[in-house]
Amino acid sequence: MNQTRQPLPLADACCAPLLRAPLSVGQAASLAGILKALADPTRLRLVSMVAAHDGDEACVCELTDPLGLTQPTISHHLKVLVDAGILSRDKRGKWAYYALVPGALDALSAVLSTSR
Amino acid sequence: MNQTRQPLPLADACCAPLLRAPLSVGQAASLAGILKALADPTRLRLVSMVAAHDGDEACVCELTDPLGLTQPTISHHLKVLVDAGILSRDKRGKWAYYALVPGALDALSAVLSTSR
DNA sequence: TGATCGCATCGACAGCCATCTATGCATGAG
DNA sequence: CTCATGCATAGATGGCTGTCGATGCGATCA
Repeated sequence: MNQTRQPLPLADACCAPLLRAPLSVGQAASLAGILKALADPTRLRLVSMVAAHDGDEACVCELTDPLGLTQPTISHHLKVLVDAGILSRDKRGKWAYYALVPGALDALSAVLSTSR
Repeated sequence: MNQTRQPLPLADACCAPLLRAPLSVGQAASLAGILKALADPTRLRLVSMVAAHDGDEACVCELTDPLGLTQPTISHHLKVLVDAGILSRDKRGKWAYYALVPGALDALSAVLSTSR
């Protein structure tokens, strides 16, 4: 739905002094974009299922049944997570394998932490 | 708009093994609720402005002008953040002072971290 | 080549949400 | 008591979003 999204929204929001000084408009928008991608129960479960899966990756067919949603809906959520830079997509043969982008969640965690 | 919200949504989602095992439906819903409260540029800026303010608290009148939104809109966003357990409200005289709930963002940060 | 499978995209629709104006409700000043 | 101030709430509205069924498209298999 939003095709003109920046490839790595976290790049602008990363290391923002969330609790030191007021966020700029751009920083707030970037950070909100990533948080919005995660702020959905289905997408959170998708992330945790991918992360906990053997080999740290999973194809769509393995994610559809446990969530009780249709395949197009799962594909939609996965696309949102990929666009936000949280998951990566690797198509091999007929299957599309999704995996966590290393460091993506850690960067988000660091931004929200008050102790550093 | 949602009056029947749990007082501390993070209590259920906290310490959830986001990256170890698939999230339960309840854990995902709780965590998504907190993330949804933060996943808005205006609310992110509000949080950072409150945290960076002298005394770590601020009243509504000090937050309205810099954001360029009307006072009812700011009050609405602040209510969302209070309901999510991120900010606290303390009414003293005619003014309502908002402050960060200690540890709220740190708990969220810990859930998202992959290193522990 | 034709059939099947895995997945993405499209179009539609209902529900949610951010924002506004208008209004109510305390509190403090005079 | 009366009025002004600071804030919350109510109601309305336009836009966004999660979900679906239908369909398209490449890869594999017979």
